[in-house]
Amino acid sequence: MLKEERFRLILDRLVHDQKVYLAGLSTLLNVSEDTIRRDIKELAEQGLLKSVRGGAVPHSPGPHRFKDRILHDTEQKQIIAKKALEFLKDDQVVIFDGGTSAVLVAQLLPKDVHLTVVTNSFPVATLLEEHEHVEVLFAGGRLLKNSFVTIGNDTIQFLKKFRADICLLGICSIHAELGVTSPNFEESEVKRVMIESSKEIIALATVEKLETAEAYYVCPTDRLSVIITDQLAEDEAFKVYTELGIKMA
Amino acid sequence: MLKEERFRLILDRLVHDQKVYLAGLSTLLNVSEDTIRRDIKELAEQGLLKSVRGGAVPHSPGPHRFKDRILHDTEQKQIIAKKALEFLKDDQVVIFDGGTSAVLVAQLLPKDVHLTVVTNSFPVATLLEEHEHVEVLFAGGRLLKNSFVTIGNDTIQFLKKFRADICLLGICSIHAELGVTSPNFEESEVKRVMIESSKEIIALATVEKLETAEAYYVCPTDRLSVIITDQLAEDEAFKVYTELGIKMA
DNA sequence: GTAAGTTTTGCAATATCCTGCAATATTTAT
DNA sequence: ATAAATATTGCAGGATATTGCAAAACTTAC
Repeated sequence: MLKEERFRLILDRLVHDQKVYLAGLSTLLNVSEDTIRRDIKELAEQGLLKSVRGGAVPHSPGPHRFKDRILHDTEQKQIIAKKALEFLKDDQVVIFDGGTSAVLVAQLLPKDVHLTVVTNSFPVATLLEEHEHVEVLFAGGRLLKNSFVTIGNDTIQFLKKFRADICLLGICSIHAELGVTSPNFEESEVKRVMIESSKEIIALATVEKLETAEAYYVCPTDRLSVIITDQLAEDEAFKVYTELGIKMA
Repeated sequence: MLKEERFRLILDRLVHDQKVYLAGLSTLLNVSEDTIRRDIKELAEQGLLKSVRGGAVPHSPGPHRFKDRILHDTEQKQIIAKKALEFLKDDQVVIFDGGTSAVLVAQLLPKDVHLTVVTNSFPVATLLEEHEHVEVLFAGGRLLKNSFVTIGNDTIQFLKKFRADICLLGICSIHAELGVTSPNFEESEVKRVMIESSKEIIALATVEKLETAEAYYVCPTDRLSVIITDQLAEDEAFKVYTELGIKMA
């Protein structure tokens, strides 16, 4: 069997299944795992797939690269994202935060809305690239490893230029008294500027984020206009926020 | 048996089976494997198939929609990208242009190099995101539809801050007298700033780009340090550039 | 931490490829 | 038609590539 036959089969399975395992290919093709491993390495060098531990996954630049991480997003966040869409009106200027929640909103955004989107998130930008009526303004800066967002002074200076209608803010922790907090200093700084640059703040938070706190302060709770969660129970926690004048959705 | 008969049969089997083996053809046609090998070599030179170890496969495989439509992922550009890698040394500051050629370089970049990369290209940034020792500085700005790069004043102002060692510049057109040109005004402006901000310019251009011109001027030809092409024929065009003090690779 | 699984590296066995050469077939020039 | 030039073919060898194995280094999950 030619090496190229193996290549083709590997790539075909990859297109079909979105993943391949070393062990499976080894038995299927009757060669050692080492050989498959070397094949995958070679294909990866050509940029035709991405080698990962135990196998390989498709690898093409553009939006598809983010599919993996979006996949293990929960139903909760889907619910939140759908609710968030209702707050976006045509011709608004919207700041998209870099978190996964905001990415989901970008993913679900209908193709026909007219928006100006400001973001520091690569997934958001690439997802919106093909929306004909969405102008994307991307905040440059230093690329933060493992999170596909830019941070740093350049990012902040860029964001300061805007006066957006809405900011979609992914929330790590929120507490009625301690306010919104984040576990990463530089991200917290960026979030703070996003908030300063927006009239209304839409917070996206799964219920377990409510009434928790992290190390770095972002903004007081009453700066938020709306908190969108996946459940709408009428429990104590909700009353606290409602009394602060925040709309729960 | 005529050589041409063998050729026909080899190509027929190739269309039918998507592969041929040296051994199989040898017994089938009653000639030595060496003869088949030479036949295949000759057919490969005519571009009618691709010679591989142990046999041959079709030159442009049928159901291989895997090749990106974003990247015109031709062998030419692969060759160019590989050559370009040799110019990148550890601890340099490198500006990556947004074109497909530069993306391929990013794709092929080994994981262990230490670099600071400045770019306005989303694919370049996301590809390098997982390189542990590559710091990515992304130029913000307006996202240009259908090309995954940022453009505009913000992009330009960001790029102006740097004094890079090298700029990897994808070339649309180059002409010894008319210089480097581009078909898109805003992209040409960005390229111009990238050049201003770099000491050495490495131009990435397939041979058919040589001695052609487009509407928007980027820089004079002798501003380039190296032109990397997929072929290194010693023809007239090359001499022109060499006489300008440009290294051809 | 440990243990299980995975990747990397070096190595040896095998297969394939390239080169030069000699024998034969084919073409060309006279 | 004949000799010389050219092309084709098979073969021997040394060079190169591929493959599987095993030990060591590394990851991951618990």
